[in-house]
Amino acid sequence: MTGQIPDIVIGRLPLYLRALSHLAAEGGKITTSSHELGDRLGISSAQIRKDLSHFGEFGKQGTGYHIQYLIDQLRAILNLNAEWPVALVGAGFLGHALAHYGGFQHRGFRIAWVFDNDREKVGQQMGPLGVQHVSEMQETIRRAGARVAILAVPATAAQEMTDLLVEAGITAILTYAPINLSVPAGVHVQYSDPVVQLQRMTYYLAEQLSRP
Amino acid sequence: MTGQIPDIVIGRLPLYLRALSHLAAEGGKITTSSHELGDRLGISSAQIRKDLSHFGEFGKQGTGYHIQYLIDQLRAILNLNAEWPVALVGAGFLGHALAHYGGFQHRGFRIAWVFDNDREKVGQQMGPLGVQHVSEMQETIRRAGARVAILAVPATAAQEMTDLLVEAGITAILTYAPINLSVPAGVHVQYSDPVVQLQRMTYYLAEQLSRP
DNA sequence: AGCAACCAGTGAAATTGTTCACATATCGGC
DNA sequence: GCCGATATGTGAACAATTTCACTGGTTGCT
Repeated sequence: MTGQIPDIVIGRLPLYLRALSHLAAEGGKITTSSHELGDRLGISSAQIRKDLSHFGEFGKQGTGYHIQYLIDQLRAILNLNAEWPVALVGAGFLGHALAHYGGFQHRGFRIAWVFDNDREKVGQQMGPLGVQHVSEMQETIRRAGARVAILAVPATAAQEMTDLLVEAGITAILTYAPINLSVPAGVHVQYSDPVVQLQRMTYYLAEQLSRP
Repeated sequence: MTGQIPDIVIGRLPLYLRALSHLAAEGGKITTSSHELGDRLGISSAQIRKDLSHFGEFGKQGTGYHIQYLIDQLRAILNLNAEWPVALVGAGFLGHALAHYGGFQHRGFRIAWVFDNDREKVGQQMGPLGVQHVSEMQETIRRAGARVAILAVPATAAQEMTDLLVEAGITAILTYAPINLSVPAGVHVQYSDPVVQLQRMTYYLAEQLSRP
């Protein structure tokens, strides 16, 4: 049951959680099944059952899964019961988009600080937050004991900012910079490069290309 | 050599391409090795060699890979020699960030149109582009024969926009909406939900949570 | 020319991940 | 209370992916 759980399984749990939250929001139903969930996600029901079985027995034969109960369990597994304060690095267009994004709330995160190295931007208001200078970043992170950061800076600054973040105690980084970060063991990185994602699809778009 | 190439292999090619481009930009070297590439990417050298072997023999024993040649080959494999015009749907903060992002150039894409359903935003200038109303979207896409789109709209509008895009001929969608899209077979979707990505890391952040 | 250091490509082996299919439990209707 | 429909959890079978380890070609040095 427990043991060493594969990363790939962990990676699917947030998708299950998201689908369950939608089900809950739709109302109407109290329970769901691995089948229904699988249909929504394009994943086999067997896989969902097997994934969940790594963590315990959450369902009931004949009935399925109690939606709210499973949500609570997944949130506990993923350590989402408290709200993680997130340090956002970079106050450009992308930083703005992230700072104004309402989707963090109720899903375990809150942008707590925004840093930028441009003194022009310091003090600027971004949603509810004021932009701070990166020189204050490490001290702020250390004081708060923050663990999670989002990198929204140009590729040229990404590794340097990463080093500062890690040094200050950050152990989970979501980066939008189109570059591979080098981090010590124990620090987790998730990459989001829109171009890489687009390029993953063009292979399959063999036929006609385009007209200008 | 050829045959049916696994998606997971295709998914890594853009990473190889990106790393090679960085190597090329750094100058200094004409060739590289599977080992060097692997070190940079945190991937084993054997995997890189095996992945590339699906498409041909691009290296030379004792020497490694000619950087520019391999870049050219990968760009050809991924159909990146022409520039794909991309339809951006959603002119909010995220739409702005994408429209102003310089990273598409030289990597195979160009934001060619921006659509929004808010008449207030129509005509607004976003970088080099004017925002068009979604009512013009299908016609514009059809006329241009566009295949690629980026969805930067709220979750509530995502499925509806997807249906319009697919109907108009789009077959590759990168979406930032925190929702699973349902699309017909043959249409490719890449998902980017920052919250899901953060949640994939918090599992490993067991210890202390945070201070407000 | 000979040798040592490199390094790609690749079957085979090992590992990891997914699906199958079944035993077993629950529920609603009658 | 019984039956059929529904649905979980899970070993076992299967499939996919990664790594190993080796062959043989290349380079640069002496």
